[in-house]
Amino acid sequence: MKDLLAVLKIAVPDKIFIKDPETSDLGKRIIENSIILINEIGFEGFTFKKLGKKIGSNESSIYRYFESKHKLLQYLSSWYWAWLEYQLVIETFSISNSQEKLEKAITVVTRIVKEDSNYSHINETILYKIIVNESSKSFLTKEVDLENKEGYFEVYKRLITRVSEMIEAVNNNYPFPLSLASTILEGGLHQHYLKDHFPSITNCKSEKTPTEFFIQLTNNSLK
Amino acid sequence: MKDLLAVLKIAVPDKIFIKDPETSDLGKRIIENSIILINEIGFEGFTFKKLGKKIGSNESSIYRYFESKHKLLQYLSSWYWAWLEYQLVIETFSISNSQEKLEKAITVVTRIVKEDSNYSHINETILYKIIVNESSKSFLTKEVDLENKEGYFEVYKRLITRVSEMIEAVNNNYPFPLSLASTILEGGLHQHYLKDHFPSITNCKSEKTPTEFFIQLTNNSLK
DNA sequence: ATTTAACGATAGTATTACTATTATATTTGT
DNA sequence: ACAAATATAATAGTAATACTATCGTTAAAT
Repeated sequence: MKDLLAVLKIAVPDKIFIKDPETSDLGKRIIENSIILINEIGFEGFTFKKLGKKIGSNESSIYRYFESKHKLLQYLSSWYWAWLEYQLVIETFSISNSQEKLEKAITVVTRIVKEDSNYSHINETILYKIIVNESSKSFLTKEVDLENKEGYFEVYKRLITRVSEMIEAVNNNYPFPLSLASTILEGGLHQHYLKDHFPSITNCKSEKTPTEFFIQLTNNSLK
Repeated sequence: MKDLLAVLKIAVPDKIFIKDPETSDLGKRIIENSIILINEIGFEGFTFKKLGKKIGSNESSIYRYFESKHKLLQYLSSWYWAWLEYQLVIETFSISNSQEKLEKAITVVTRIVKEDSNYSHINETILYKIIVNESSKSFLTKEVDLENKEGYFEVYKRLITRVSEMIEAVNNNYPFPLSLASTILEGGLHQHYLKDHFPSITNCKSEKTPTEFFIQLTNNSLK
């Protein structure tokens, strides 16, 4: 089932980039290595100049693909959410029991990504770390509303809508399916962040996962 | 009861600043106007040069108070959390019923700040907006662990611990009091952000508040 | 009256976040 | 096979950012 990705392409809204990085070797190297570099030095420290040096290419060449490093982060985020949506769909597809289906969905969106699927130049395990640490910055800007209108966040919104629909399938009288879905998604990332950096304000650790926490929270709210 | 703040001072960890802005007129103008300016142009667009111009002072003078704009944001965040902790304490102090107390606590930490208490140069209503839009950036950096060791986030952690204790008072068998408390706090901010910028992925609007959502979520989880 | 602290003004630096131009290499269409 | 189009590299340049350092003036404290 996973091999579907050999035939499908993760679709990122095309207004995010100037030139589709999937269409050239340089483009792929930009994506592959930006993930590695952002993870190493953080988004604030990351520059196109440093990336150029890392991939033995020129700063100006990277600008042909992305207008700014902010757009590149949005590309990476969208790519990740699309990839996660794909995981969500294939892993829940065959489950007919709606309760079970929802639990699987929560598992998929709140778990750690620890294995790289190896189907492309993108290392999902490292990308996942970037999502935990940096993805909020892709929408917490003065340009959100404009960028939202341009469709930059479509993938993210569709993913949340999907989870929300699974919540409704379990209990269609529940008044906050969208809020619960968005809380599970962002909250999942946040709990993982706390586990790594602020262990004194979370109960999550390696054995007691955010997944457990959010499944319990959801089940109690829907019954 | 609110007048306590005339006598008490909001305490921000002193490693965050070089010189305490509360100790001078210039310092107070820095704080007062940085809040206004960050709200206007966003944290990314904000610079000490622009702030200097706004307050009719010199860039280099601002550097005598804060090492960087990042530290200034951490100061504002800590100040806000301390102020919120104060609100939390006074508004829940006299409630003896633990269930009722917790609901009040959730109300305090997830509601909009729409009135400025006017006791100081700090406009809490505008500061609250900055917290919604920018506060995540104060800890989502490569320096978190170092800064955490230095005590920069003590106020934030104490606030969450307090809410967590109120959760435990209602049900001390609940396995995730800290995670629930941190989810309520960050989730509250996030739902307000969604309401303003991504209404299609939240059920919250002006009449149907994040407070309602989180109270329901909590009650269902603890019973 | 003198030391000390605070502030403003000016200057300077390395880096960032780009844009523009040109030359060269590679791919593609005919 | 050749011309045309496209992609990339190299270089240069710019305005702004994020600071640091120095110095003179003013105001406050001893």
